[in-house]
Amino acid sequence: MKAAELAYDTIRAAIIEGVHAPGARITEQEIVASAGVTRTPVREAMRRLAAEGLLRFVPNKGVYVTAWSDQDSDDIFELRALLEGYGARLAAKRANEADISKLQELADNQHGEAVERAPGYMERIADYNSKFHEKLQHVADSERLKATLADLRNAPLVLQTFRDYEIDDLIRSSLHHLEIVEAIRAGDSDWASAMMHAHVMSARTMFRKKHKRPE
Amino acid sequence: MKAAELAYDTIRAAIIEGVHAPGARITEQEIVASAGVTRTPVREAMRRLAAEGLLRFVPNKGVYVTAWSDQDSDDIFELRALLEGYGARLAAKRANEADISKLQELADNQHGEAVERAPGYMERIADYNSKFHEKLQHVADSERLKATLADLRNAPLVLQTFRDYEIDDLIRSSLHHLEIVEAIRAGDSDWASAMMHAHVMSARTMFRKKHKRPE
DNA sequence: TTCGCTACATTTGTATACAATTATTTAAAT
DNA sequence: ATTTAAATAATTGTATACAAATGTAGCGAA
Repeated sequence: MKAAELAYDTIRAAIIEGVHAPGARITEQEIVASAGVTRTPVREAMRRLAAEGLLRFVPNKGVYVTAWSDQDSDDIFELRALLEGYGARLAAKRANEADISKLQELADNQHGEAVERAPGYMERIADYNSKFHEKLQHVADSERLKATLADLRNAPLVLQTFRDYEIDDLIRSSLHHLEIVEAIRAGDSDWASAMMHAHVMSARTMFRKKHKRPE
Repeated sequence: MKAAELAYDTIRAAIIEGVHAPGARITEQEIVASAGVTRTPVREAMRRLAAEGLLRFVPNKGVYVTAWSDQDSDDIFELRALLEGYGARLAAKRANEADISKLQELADNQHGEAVERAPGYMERIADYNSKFHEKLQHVADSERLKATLADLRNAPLVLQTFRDYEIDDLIRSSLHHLEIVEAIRAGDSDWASAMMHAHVMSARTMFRKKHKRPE
């Protein structure tokens, strides 16, 4: 693998795992030591991560792990609701039979996992969930939308996890997916859009339950 | 100025001015020669520009100026309409008297310039226009929204110009701004949002008139 | 001619060395 | 003891040198 990619993965993983707390400074040397590459590729990786919003460059001082405020995470959910809703609208207009079958399959599987909860179900649910949203964006067929949403989902990656979801939340979430498929099958773009919007807003509340900072 | 910034400005300006055609390859050496810095800061600048979407890295091959398809630009306008509409909605909810006065002033000035067309009016209109949208985002008070919109406006910078607008379009555009201020003053967030949405969609059509590739 | 191969040149990717800036420590003076 | 200042260390920013990969030109064989 290229040294720059290795550095990128190393830093990213460290941030996600919480090795570097939000707001903390990361020196190039640390990464050089832990990734086993020199400073040049480390700096390139840091530039990329800064562009993605995970790091912040301060001239002549260093890079810091971005700290997210409650308002930031609220904003992100609002925007995702808006954009994913738009994506669902496009998908409802453009989906063909094969697309719908695939979405149905993903939603069915996710729902099944949420109900049965066989060992390791969390990972599988997270996987089905990602695939569902990705497939939807694929059907929506807007590269820009995909890129913009990627930025939004990428940003608070530290937090993006299903682990904290309650069982009821998981089931509800999978029911949303099933209903979105229904709306798309019906070709009802308003329904699809509204349902997706609600789906993301509901996720915001689940997120808040666990992550809100006490004041 | 820092060498990396100088390289950044140099490349960016060259792209905007059309020195490098979309899809064309840019070698690091060219920039080294034209900016008078070494390759290291040039590469950093290129990483930033790639993150902003103006350049594309191809491993072991080089960087290429991003080429925008018609669908890309359509998508960008759709997303901007959605997001700026949302921003206007927030602004209508959050604006205070001072905010409204400032917006009114900007819209008035822009309209005046569009009607009178004294020498150099194009630059001033472009300036008022930018300031209006920026102020609106400031009032909306969502950092994430601002950042996301910045990405979208930044992307097709090559094209972002008022030069090709017809006189009627310029006047209509300034009327939109005036109406948006009215909606905000009335505290009518639906009106503000819808008007802004229409404003951006109208801009899309003006853009199409000039930039659509013939098929 | 045309195809394919080798050798060379160009370019990207990485490492190291040096300069400039910022942080820290130490020591002296009040 | 506290504060200030100089010296020192650590870190970022830039330049240069080297390695790896890619593209190209030229040559020869079918």
